[in-house]
Amino acid sequence: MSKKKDTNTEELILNAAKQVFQKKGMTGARMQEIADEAGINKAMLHYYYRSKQLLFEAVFKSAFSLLAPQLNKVINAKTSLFDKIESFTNNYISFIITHPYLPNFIIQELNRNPEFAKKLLAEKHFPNIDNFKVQVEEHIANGIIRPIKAEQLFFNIMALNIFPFVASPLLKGLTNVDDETYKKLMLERKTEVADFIINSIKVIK
Amino acid sequence: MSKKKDTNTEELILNAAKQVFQKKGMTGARMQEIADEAGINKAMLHYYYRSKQLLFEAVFKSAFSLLAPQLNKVINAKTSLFDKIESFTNNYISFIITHPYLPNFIIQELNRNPEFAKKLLAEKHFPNIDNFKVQVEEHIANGIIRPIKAEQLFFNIMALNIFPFVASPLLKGLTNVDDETYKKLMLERKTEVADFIINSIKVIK
DNA sequence: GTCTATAGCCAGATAGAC
DNA sequence: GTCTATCTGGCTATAGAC
Repeated sequence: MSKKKDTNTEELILNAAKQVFQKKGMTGARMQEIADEAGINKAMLHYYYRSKQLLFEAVFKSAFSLLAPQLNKVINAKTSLFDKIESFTNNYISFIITHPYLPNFIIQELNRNPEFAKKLLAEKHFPNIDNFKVQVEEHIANGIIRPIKAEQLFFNIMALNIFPFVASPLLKGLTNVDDETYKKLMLERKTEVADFIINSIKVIK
Repeated sequence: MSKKKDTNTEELILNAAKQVFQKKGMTGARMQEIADEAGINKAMLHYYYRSKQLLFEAVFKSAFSLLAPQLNKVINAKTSLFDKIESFTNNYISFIITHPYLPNFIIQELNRNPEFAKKLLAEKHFPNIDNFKVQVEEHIANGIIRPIKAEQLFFNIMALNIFPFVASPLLKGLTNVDDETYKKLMLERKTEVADFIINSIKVIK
């Protein structure tokens, strides 16, 4: 059989587009730069994806469907609350280290077009946090954790995990640490963040 | 004496530019839109600020010097650690509600140009976190808080305060809350966040 | 399917009248 | 200082050869 090309052109373009869009954003990206990154001609981008807008949407959806299952782990896993927090924190930080531009890209583009955000999050029939909410309330009722609104706890989990990757230039500057040290601190957060959260909410028997 | 114009043209332009740049970013903003927002002609922008780049820098520096003293409060206040966390959280969230686009703008543009970030944070002789570090270490030595790296605690404080404003479209979508409810949740965070942090680090006597 | 060449448009910047 | 008109370059998109 013929050796299947491991990168057909369409995929080649999409990967190049990811690189450029995620670094520069929709408005900052240039079709020429994507073509150069892919090592092909600019006309091909339009041949395969029709327009910059459609290529961007393909990239965004691809990025989002990579992130979604990660976030889903917090919301709808069947495990206990503490396990969930620990495994999410550990997994998510590993994940993000291999996709450093991703969370900032998603957040930025959702801010640029909040209507798009609403549409996307609705059509993806994204898991709502009802299950998580029930679980939190049970833990409170059983005296396992102190009273806290599920939404606030959810925001806190997201914030502690995601923010240091989104705001790395700011945090590096403020704490005056170099890239190498910063990376080490991020690795430490795999356990640090879960400890921080659990220490905050756990009731001492 | 003559009634001083409460808005001279230069200032008028700067304010319009803030609006547009903070919403659209450097690459998304259009000089025409800034002119329209200011109610004047496009040529005036160049007359006063020479180029889009220079106008942008004026806006960025203005925004940053508004944010800087806020952040400074965490780092170099003379108060006790717990007071510092409580007052920062309360003040910062009030501040950000009146400048909703500001943190995202700063973070986005620092990501777009990390070299600029380094330069800015250096030249502003920004307070380093040494004082904060000493304070945290003293609290640990005195058994007031559990062991934690000052950098990690600092990241956590920043994350919990800033992230929900930067990622509001995402968090609104995931938790399925409307704008009104979200705003209420943000107001609650004025005390919620400080409690969350202090609960996590405080040693129970 | 892939390329080169170019159309067509739009945005930043400037010239020059007032 | 403020305006209108215009230049210039760059970017998306397409036409058309191969």
